[in-house]
Amino acid sequence: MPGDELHALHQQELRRGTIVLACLLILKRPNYGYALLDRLDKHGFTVEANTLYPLLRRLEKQGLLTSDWNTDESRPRKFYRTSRAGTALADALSRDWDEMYSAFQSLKDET
Amino acid sequence: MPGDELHALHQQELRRGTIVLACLLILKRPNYGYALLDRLDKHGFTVEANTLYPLLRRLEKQGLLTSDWNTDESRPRKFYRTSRAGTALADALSRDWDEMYSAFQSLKDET
DNA sequence: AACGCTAATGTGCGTCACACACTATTGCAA
DNA sequence: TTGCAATAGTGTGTGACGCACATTAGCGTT
Repeated sequence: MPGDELHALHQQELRRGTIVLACLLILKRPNYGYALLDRLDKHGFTVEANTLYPLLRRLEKQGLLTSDWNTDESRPRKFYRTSRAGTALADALSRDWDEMYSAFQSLKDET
Repeated sequence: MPGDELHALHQQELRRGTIVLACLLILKRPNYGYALLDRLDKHGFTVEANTLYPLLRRLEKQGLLTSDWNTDESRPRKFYRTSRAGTALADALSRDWDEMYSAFQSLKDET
């Protein structure tokens, strides 16, 4: 397997789970899927649409997001918002992330 | 699903891939699996043995690690060491990690 | 000498997130 | 009125990880 493919593979594994946390953080302000794609991309979390939509439905099923169809405007859009449980989880995961960050620091310092 | 289970689930996803990077960094100095478990644990990367061993063999098959059986001492141990390709990948993944870190910073600053 | 404990490595199965390829509908602009 | 972009969804495969289990060998205790 060429080196670039290998990197892509492991990079994907490394980013795993971060999209969930990013969504929970961003969706403290309600937004709909397609616009969320842009927001994520702007912050460096590039995701495919076909990855994001199932993810949003998963999070809703887990009670971390709530959703409402906005039918006021011409084009109907499904707005998601981080629930209270979602906010709690986002806080917990942020702490976990920070711990991993220190863990890597302690590894690099050890060279 | 209770909140604790949910947290455990997402936490696992978030940590995914970090073990690989941690191993590549630690194994710049050769070491064997069982001792590596300790080193990882001390740095905050707690892993099950039955997770680590297949991982090491995967990384070896991908050419990121090399291995030698040490039969000098009474108990035979398989020593792993990060290869040149492994070092290169570790550097690349470290950069990826730092980018994700900044990405999260820019998210939190935006509240 | 028999027993059990720990060191040390390994395997098989299930689960879950994510990528990839695809479908479906609707509003707006050329 | 044709066509593109916005918006949402599905189905299938793959790969990492956890869990439970298996295996061998040296060490200490009784």
